Amino acid sequence: MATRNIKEVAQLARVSVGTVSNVLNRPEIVSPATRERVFEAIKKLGFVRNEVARHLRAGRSRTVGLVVLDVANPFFVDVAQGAESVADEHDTMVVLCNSAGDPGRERRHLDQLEQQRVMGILVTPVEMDNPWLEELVARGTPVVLVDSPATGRQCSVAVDDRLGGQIAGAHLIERGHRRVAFAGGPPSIKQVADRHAGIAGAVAAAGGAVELMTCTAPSMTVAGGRIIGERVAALPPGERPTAAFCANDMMALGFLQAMATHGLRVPEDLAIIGYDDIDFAAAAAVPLSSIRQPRELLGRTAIDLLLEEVAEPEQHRHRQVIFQPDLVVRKSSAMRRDP
Amino acid sequence: MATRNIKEVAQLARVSVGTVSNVLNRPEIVSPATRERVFEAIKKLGFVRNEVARHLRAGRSRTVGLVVLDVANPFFVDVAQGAESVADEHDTMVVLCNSAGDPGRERRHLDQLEQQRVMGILVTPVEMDNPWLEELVARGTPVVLVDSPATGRQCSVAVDDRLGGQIAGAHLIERGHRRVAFAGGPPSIKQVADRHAGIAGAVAAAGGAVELMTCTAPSMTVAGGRIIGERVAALPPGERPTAAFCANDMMALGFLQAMATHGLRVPEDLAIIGYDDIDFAAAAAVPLSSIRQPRELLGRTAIDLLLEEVAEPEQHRHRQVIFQPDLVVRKSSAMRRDP
DNA sequence: TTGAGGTTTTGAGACGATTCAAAAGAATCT
DNA sequence: AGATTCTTTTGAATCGTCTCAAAACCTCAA
Repeated sequence: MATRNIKEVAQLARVSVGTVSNVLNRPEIVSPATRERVFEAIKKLGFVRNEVARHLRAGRSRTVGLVVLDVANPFFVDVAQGAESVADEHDTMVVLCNSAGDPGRERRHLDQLEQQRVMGILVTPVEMDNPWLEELVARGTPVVLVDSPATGRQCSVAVDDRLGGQIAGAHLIERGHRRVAFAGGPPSIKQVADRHAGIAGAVAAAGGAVELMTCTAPSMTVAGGRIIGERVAALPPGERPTAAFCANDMMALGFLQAMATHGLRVPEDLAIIGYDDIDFAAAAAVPLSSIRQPRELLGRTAIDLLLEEVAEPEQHRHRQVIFQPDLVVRKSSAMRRDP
Repeated sequence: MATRNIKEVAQLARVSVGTVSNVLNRPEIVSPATRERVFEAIKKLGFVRNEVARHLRAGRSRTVGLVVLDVANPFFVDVAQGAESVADEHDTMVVLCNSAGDPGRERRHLDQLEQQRVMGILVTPVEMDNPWLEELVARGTPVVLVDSPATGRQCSVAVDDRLGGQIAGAHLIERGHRRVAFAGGPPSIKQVADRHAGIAGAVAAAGGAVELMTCTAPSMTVAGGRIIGERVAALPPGERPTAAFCANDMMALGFLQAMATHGLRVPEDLAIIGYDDIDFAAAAAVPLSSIRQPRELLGRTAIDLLLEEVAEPEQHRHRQVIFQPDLVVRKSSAMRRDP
């Protein structure tokens, strides 16, 4: 592994290391002849800048960490792509980490990123009020919470999940459903809690006419949705909800699969609405209604806030940006039901 | 940003920096009393190891780069998860980069990773015979090609795409199809070329009885599949293929959507088979037949090879691992057709 | 020829952690 | 007490790059 360094380049070009560094960083202050000589030496040796040493010297890196709840969920991939597109413009690298909903993994990733002295971290926290995050921030790593409102000690971007849940609930009730299921993940996850609170609010607003059944799976995945779907399908028709609001589209897809394996028709026997409006929702066996979030925009805004904080740490004021969700009605909940 | 360093810890604990380093790396050689004192100082100061400095000193990092063709394609996410699970066990970090099929982006990512002096790179190359990769390897960064066979200058893991194409073709022909379309991406992509060669072989083996129509989209995405689907749907029924083999499941989903918008039934009017067998394939509007690849295994094997090379660079012999694809038949191609 | 003013180039410190030969300290034995 | 061995601790050197004050070099004018 013959990695050349600046010194070897300097030797070959018969200049000092300082000059090589100048050629690399401020070529305009170096005389053309010298510059040329240095470039030649670089090419001949196959010299590649050592970003690690630069970073050590500079004290800060051009890398941002993004820790998401589930890389297998296209929602987060889209958020990541949004973040990356902005990062690209600021020649900054985004490293994507997957906590997979596990606080242990999340913490290991955060530790690792802090040790790498990344410029900042965007994170979709597994749990609310994570003291680790507070300490991380206190020690000096800027953090932006994604898809989760902050406490004021950092910036955040989020979508109003409560409103989203409410819209979903109102939609189902409006279509005539009177027994509705909520299929969620661990209630310790903020998104789950809020979306549940939203639909609960809509149900309450209906004044006792509507019944809400809350189901919880260990993870917000296709498998999790399938498990809940099985449970719901097993109920006698008279007790079974006529509609389900799933905490995300992955779960909705699993739920839909469970309906299919039990011979229940969607939306005739049971309507489904998901959350996130990932691209696959529209392509599902029964096209899924969903609550749409501005996915890329979340990522873009998050990194914007981070870059802003990094650029001017002094006069930076933490902000909480909140977007509004939209209802997208497709076949899975399109039918009107006579109670 | 008050980041503490080892010196401050040493001062507070009244020991030398060497001792602090020992406490961190070989605690057993430090006397319990001193060790305790140092730990206390670390906690009190909120000291966090600077991985950048460690790395500079050590000369090698504990990070592996993974450059994939398309993060939005769950196939690559699964490959990444496979790689990460192995990396985790070797406390190594995987940074995921997306070339999005763009050679420029790919090169920028490779440059960046080389500058970071990563331990090695796993890459699904955009183009075959990339001279950049050769140089990268020559300069000393170990590279493992993923989903693309190597020339011998590096390791590789791949699935026999030609065989996969052949299996898909044979399956469609066996079901009675005589006019078959191939929906692919840029033929410069190895996977596309091989899968096409595979089905072309199957068609040739049928001895002139079967006709193959080859369509190419600019990208192997849902949108790409949709475009080709539109084109196919627009053909008069007599000329229209009765089956399509899509170069991956994303394209197959797009193709399927196009059929739906044109009122063509799948599989009655047109059968579809995809490639990769991503989880969403089974959940599609019409469950998709597909050629399954061992996704996680690809990732796991790739990083195994890399770690092996890094551990023993001297006696390492490059290897090309090739897996076999499987046919998974679902509704989208299940029907038998009378020619 | 000397000096002023401008342009290039130089090279000695950082940056933070690790290593390792050598020094210091403790413990054991004669 | 002195010699010997074993255990701890020390601190200077190192990794590769950047910065910046100082040195070196030019050009032009007096």
